[in-house]
Formats: sequence, C-alpha cells, structure tokens
Amino acid sequence: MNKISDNRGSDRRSQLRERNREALVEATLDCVAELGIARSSVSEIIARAGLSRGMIHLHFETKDNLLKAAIERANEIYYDELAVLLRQAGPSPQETIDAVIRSDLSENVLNRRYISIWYAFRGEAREREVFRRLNDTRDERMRTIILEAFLPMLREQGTPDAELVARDATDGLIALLEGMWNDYLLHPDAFDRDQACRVAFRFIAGLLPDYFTFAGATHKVSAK
Amino acid sequence: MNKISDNRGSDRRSQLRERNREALVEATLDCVAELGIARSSVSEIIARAGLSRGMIHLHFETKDNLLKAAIERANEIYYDELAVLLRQAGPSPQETIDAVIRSDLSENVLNRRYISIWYAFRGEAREREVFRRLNDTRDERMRTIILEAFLPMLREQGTPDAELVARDATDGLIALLEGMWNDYLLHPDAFDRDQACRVAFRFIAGLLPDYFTFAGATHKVSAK
DNA sequence: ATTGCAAATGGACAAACGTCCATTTAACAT
DNA sequence: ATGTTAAATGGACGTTTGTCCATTTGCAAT
Repeated sequence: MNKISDNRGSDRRSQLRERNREALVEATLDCVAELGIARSSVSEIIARAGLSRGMIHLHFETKDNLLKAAIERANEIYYDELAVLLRQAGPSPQETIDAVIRSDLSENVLNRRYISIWYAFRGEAREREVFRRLNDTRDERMRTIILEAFLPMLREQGTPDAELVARDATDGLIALLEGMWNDYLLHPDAFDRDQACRVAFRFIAGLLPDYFTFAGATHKVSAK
Repeated sequence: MNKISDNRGSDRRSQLRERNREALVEATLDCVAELGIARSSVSEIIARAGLSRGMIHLHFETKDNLLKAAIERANEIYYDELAVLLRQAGPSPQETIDAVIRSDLSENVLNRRYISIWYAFRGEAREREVFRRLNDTRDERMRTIILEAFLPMLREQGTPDAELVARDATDGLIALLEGMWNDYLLHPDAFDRDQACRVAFRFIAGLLPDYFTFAGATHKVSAK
C-alpha cells in the first residue's frame, strides 16, 4: 500500500529532514544577526547551513517563508524564558513583576545575537504584517500579566484612580524594558545588567513604595 | 582664468545641483520609510526623485553613501526639534527635563514617517558603524543635558547618593522615551501622545516629587 | 540483493541589482 | 551669437539575486 509520508518524525528519514529544516532556520538567524536582513541572501544562508540551494525551496517554498519561520523561532525564545521565570516565581504580584523584569534582562534574551535579530526584524516591521505581530513581545499576553499584577497592589495601597495608574505603570514598565533592549543594541559593551534592573525597580518603587525598592520586590516569600 | 567650480552655491548652476542632491536624499528617506532598507533599490529611489540613474553616482559615488547622507539628515531632524524646544523652555532644571520629554514625543519627530525611518536604520545598525553612531539620538550630548538637570534637583531634595540616582534617572528616562517610540512604531493608531507624556512624568515624579507631577514640571516660571 | 520514493543536490534561469560612462542638455562666460 | 563646461541623462555592463527542476543520493520496504 502506498503510505503517503505522514511526517510523524518517527523514522530516521523524517528525523534527518527535520534536522535540515532546523539548520536552515538557525543559519538564517545567524545570518540576520551578523549581516542584517538586507544582506541575508539565499546563498549566504545555505552556505552557513552547509546545505544546497534547493533546500530552501523544498522546506519553505520561498525565502520570505523562511524569514517568517525564523522570526517565529525568535519569538519562542523570548516566551520560553519568560515562562520559566514566571514558573519559578512565587504567586504574589510583586514577584510576578520581579520575574518579568528579570526575564527581560536575562542573558538568555538580552544578548548580542538575540537583540540583533530582534531589531533587524523590527526594522522591516512596518511593511510586513507578520513581522509586526511576531516582533511585538509586549503584546496583549504580556500586558495582561503586568496589568493584573499592578492593579491589586495599587488598590491595596489606596492609590486614587488605581485603574488608570495601573495602566500607566504597565505601559511605562513595558516601554522602559524596551528601551533597555535598545540601549543594549547600541552599546553592548557599556551595558550594565544590574544597573538596568535597578533603574527599572527605582521607577516602579516610585509608584509602589510598599512593594518595591531599587533592589527588587520586597517581602519576598518565594517558595523556591 | 580657469576658475575651478567652488561650489559656493551662489550661481544658479550649483543651486539646481544642490536641489537635486536634496531630492535624492528626500526620496531615499521616503523609500526607506515606506519599503524598508532592503527594498530601497536605486531604481526605486530615482523613480521617486524623478531623476536619472546616473545622479546617485554623480552626487554620492555609491548607494551606501546616499544611505549615509539620508540617516544624517534624519539625525538633524531630531536635534533641530530638541534645540527649538530647549530654547523655548525656561532655565530651571525641571523645565529642561520637561522640554526633552515633550520634544521626544512631539509630532515633528514622533510620526509614522520619521519613526519608520529611524527603526529601519537601527535594524542595520549592528554592522554599519556610521548607522550606529548616527542612529543613537540618546548619545552623550543628550545624556549630559538630562543628567545635569536631574543632579541639582536631587541634591536640593537631599536624596542620598544623588549622583548615582541621577545617573539611574537619566538612563531610565532615556530608556523610557526610547520605549515610547517603539510602542508608536508597532501601534501607531492606538498610541496616545498625552498618555505617554503622563507616564513619563509619573515615573520621574516618583524620584522627584517636589519638582514633577504626572502632568509635568511644577512651579513653572517659564519666561515665554 | 533489489526496488521504490522521499530527500537532497547544484546548475540553469530570468529578473533585478549597483555601477559606470558615452552622450546630451543647458547655464554661464565670452 | 557663440563656445565652454558642469550637470544630467539613460542605456550597457557584469554581478548577484530568488526560484525552479532534472538529476542523484540513500533510507526503508520488499
């Protein structure tokens, strides 16, 4: 009987196939990180992957699809790190905020390769809808996490207009972290991870003095 | 006598020449804003400028030099706006900070065209030294202005470690403004200029409650 | 051992790229 | 009015681009 390849990845055949697909995505990310999107040609990518020209057409149809797969992969890296730190953090709102800040500034995402890739795609974001969507780490998912952490703290603290302030604090924190990434992009050598962390907490502590100091969340009861 | 063209721009000849040079730079910026750097080809640029192919070679030797001239122009736009608002502002440190924030969020720089151009070049910044340098509006010049405004306020307020806090506040404000630009790039329709302003002042007010509220600098004695 | 077929190869292809230059245009000096 | 020369033109050039496909490779079922 003619079994149409079912791509389960169980047999050696499709394992090798999948590995080559991965190699293309990784080579693309390397290329984008080092040369930028404009200079990331098919020839350059396949040379780095050590594969043949035709592979891109076989796995992705077009170069644009390959770029799309690459930015999807970059997006995963970010959310994986965030998920890990959120799981490690305790349940209190201040610990959630603490985890968000530390994951954003962690070496797993805030490194030369990742930030180069990130801003390369962002530079092309205005025209390509997919790029814009996937490049926006600070999307609704992220916003909701932060907002729902700020709100109970502000309410308990008795801040007037807690809802409005919570939204402002959320947008401010997101913008601040984004700006830190940018600073890293332009001055990777001078960048000081601890200082960036301290700055973020200083700003937040101004709005939530009961919950934060410049050193991080207070009254930590972290389980782990 | 053989007068070698002295490019003073006094005669009609070199006036026209200069106008064409300008047209090329402007067409390049339009192109970069709408298509990104990757898709900004020589053909596309000269079509928009309404000039002939050879003009780029005549005026800029190579396409790379044209791009360099374009980012230099973009840089001017930013600093011109900042200079105007700083001149309009009063002499007090809180008014200086106020001017910096408002110029960064002003419609003259925070608009679709300009921000698109800005992030397009930034995406290529890692590899091209010129791009990195010119794309960094928040360079030493800007840093010094902000730092020297924060410092006397923190000292007068009696904040411990005023120097350290001033540096943190400077880096924080710069990062925050940068993050606002990014937010505008990704969500130009949803972006709220007034809210962005309020968020910035809220964060600063946390460190300098005597000088700022969420609405801006207090005790304004602005001359004009 | 033989066969079948998905996976992978690398050269061919037209299109598009940046650069260059022989020619034309038109502003200025005479 | 005429000659001179800088400015501007647009087609030609050799590369490089992304895509495609006839061929080869090698895993797995027979």
